Amino acid sequence: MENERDNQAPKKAGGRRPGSGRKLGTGNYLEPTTVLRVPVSQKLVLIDFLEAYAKKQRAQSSRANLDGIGEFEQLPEALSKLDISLYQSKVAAGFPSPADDHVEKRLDPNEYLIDQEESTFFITIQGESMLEAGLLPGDKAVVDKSKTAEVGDIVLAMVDGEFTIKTLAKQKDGNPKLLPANSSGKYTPIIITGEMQFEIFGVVIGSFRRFK
Amino acid sequence: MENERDNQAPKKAGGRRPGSGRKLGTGNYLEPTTVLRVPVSQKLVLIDFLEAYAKKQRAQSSRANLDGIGEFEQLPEALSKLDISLYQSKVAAGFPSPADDHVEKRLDPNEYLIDQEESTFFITIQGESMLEAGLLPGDKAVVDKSKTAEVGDIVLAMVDGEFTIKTLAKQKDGNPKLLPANSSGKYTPIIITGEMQFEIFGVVIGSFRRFK
DNA sequence: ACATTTTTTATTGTTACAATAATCAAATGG
DNA sequence: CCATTTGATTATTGTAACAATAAAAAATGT
Repeated sequence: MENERDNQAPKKAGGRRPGSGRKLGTGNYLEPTTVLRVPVSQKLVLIDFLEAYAKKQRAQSSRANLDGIGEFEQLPEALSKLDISLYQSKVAAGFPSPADDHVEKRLDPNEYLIDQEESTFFITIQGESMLEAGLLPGDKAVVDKSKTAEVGDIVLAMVDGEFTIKTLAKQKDGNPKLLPANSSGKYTPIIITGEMQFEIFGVVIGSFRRFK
Repeated sequence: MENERDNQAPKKAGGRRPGSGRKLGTGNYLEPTTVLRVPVSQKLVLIDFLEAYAKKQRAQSSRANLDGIGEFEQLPEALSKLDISLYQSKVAAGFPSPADDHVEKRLDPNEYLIDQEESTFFITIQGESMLEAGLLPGDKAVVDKSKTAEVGDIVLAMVDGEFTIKTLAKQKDGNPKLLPANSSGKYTPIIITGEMQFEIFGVVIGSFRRFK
């Protein structure tokens, strides 16, 4: 091994490599790390937060490196399946980033709100008649035409040519009535009689809104 | 070493003490800990969180004030696309039949509710403190961590280790306060003082729920 | 009986380490 | 001469280990 020059050149690459080696700031966070002692119950919470933080850092840096470069990224599939991980935490123990027990479910608002896409549509709430059911003006009500309405359901009904959203109830005589959810007295129940045109168009199975 | 009785008693206290020693769960968090590697820039943030967590654990009994928070739900990956008819006519007053030539928009709840996936997660509302803002128990609040909170926004904040959802307001002295949206008097504003640990984690930009 | 000392064990911040990953230089091969 | 492979080198990263401290109970002293 000592006389490396007596015969043919070595078959293997060798020698010093000054200046080589992994570069600083090439880790997950693009910055140095340190260790921290944490309660075990919060470890996964914190890991989740750190993952989100790392993702954000990397996204920012890649955006910064983007200038001048054309994109060549390719979207996987046009209509991708919704796959939102949902981390459930029990109580208020948690972090900005979720995941307490790391009991992991997947929640997709679309899936959560919609059972059958083909029979579902949305309606923007206008009045305050269902205020106490949590339907405020501007809310989008999710209406499913395929659902069978039962007493107590919030339904989209047409009464004498007018659409309304109310809670379905029954009169003593068996005819339906439509109840507002507003105790102010400004809205009165709609009593359906035989002469009235009445049709239930669908059941309000959910709602959503934007605050900001 | 077995015959501890053979000669004179030792001058110093000695001998085995079975059952002695510090008890388990007597640390800051009342639970075991582990080490975690974190980016240095987040160390103080995490320490702040851990202090609040420890404080909360130690004061385990007192406040059941965490009304407003249920579980965290996060949505990391790709969101599904959806296009469903939105009838934006008025519901309470004369609504065109869905079979009509209705004005119709295509609306995707996911797109409507979420601006930035990577900074958004969901929380299940628990108390009734935000009832009059239309947030009922069981509703999913859409929280965006990347939004800057302004006075009047509904925010997810941590106060002394407890998460809460309230409306952000300001005191005369400039310090923040958190207002419930419930006039019943059961919920009182949270006045933030200098000694309190306070952090805003995100802005509630929307909500959604299922009725059925 | 009460206070003090001793022993024991958990906590806790930090350091150390080993396995991995990233990166460049040299070697190799066409 | 250029592209690819190999090897060396250094950062990253999860975990183990350590030492100093804290807490709790037994043993001892007064």
